[in-house]
Amino acid sequence: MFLHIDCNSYFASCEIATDPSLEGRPVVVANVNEAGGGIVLALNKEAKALGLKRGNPVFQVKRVLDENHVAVCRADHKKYRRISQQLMEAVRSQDLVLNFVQYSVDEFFGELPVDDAQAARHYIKLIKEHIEASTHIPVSCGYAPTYTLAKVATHYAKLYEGYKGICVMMPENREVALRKLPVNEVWGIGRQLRKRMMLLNVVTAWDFASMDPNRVKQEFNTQGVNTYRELNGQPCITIDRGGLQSSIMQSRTFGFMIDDREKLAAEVRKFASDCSIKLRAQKGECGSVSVFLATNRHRTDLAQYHNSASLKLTKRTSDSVALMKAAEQLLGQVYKPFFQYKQAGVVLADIRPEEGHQLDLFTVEVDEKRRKLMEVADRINEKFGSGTVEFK
DNA sequence: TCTGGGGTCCTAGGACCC
DNA sequence: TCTGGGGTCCTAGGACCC
Repeated sequence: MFLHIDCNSYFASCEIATDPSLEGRPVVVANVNEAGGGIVLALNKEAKALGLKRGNPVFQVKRVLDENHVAVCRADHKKYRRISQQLMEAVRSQDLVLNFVQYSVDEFFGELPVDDAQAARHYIKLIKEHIEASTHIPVSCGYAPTYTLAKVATHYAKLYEGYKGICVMMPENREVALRKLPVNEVWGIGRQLRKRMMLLNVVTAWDFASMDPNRVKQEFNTQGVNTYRELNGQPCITIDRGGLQSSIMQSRTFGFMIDDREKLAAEVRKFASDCSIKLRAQKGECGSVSVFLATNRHRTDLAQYHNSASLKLTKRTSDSVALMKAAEQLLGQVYKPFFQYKQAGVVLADIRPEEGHQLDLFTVEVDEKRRKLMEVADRINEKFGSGTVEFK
């Protein structure tokens, strides 16, 4: 049996946890850029009650926000990562959950050493209370025979007030739970699969779970088949968060439009620099760099263009300056004058753990000096705030 | 005026090899 | 006219997630 822990309205809960004066008020969290644009990323239940939705562009709902004195918080992703770290530690310190892993900034999976519902409910209640006492973040918990079913259970934990945030789904409750669940609410079934399901007359999660297995293999790919098996109580999804990330990205939608190559180059260099800081923080080196550019797709009156280019490095690195140079060179490949650019980004990929290079003496010495330089810069930025030392 | 920013995994198809 | 049969590796792009 697997435990799933999901934080409620996570970003909004983090803002309330760090500023108690927000308690009881409608709160939304939005990514706001310098032009005041942005979209709603998270809302507490008071904000949801006003009809606001995740994904609403802020400018479109400005009136509702103003008239109801909604607190609009600017997203602070560093804070959210820090709090999720605290939550992890809180759970680990309690020593009740086995194989505890983080799935996303606000979701976790684990196992409990019990198989009867009563005991499970008891332990989960302890865990939930401990999390809420130590982080002030409310959570919902699901317990079921697979990860996918545990997420279904969490869905019901949130749906029914009476469950008080905890839903234990034993194998005998599975059918009832899946019969009431629209198939597109299942983890792994998105818009495209939903369309396919409709053609097959599959409406509920139970319709899917009770399909003929051979038919499922014909109709769906590996991931679809895995979801089908998980819904039938056969665990086959693993969450491998042991190693390094396989890619690191930094991108931005500008509040304005840029057509000037030099301004874009400055942005792209900054992205590359920020990516390399993240890369060194996880003691990795990357083997490829990509840069992408796009115009504003919402402006149908303007000429559209988007493109990307990537470069395979001859030697893996995490050196800010080398990666900034590579990114700038790639920008030269994708940049076309006269377009109004709205978005740009840098992706580092092919990431491996850093290791000593077996090269000639001279190169080793230069590498070592560079490595120390990066290390010092990272330490200074950690101590005095990011951006204290920058590479240009 | 203003429309996010990250990630993962899988597949199809091309290049290349024998 | 007709034009092997396998492999492997790589990459771009799709689909999905939060």
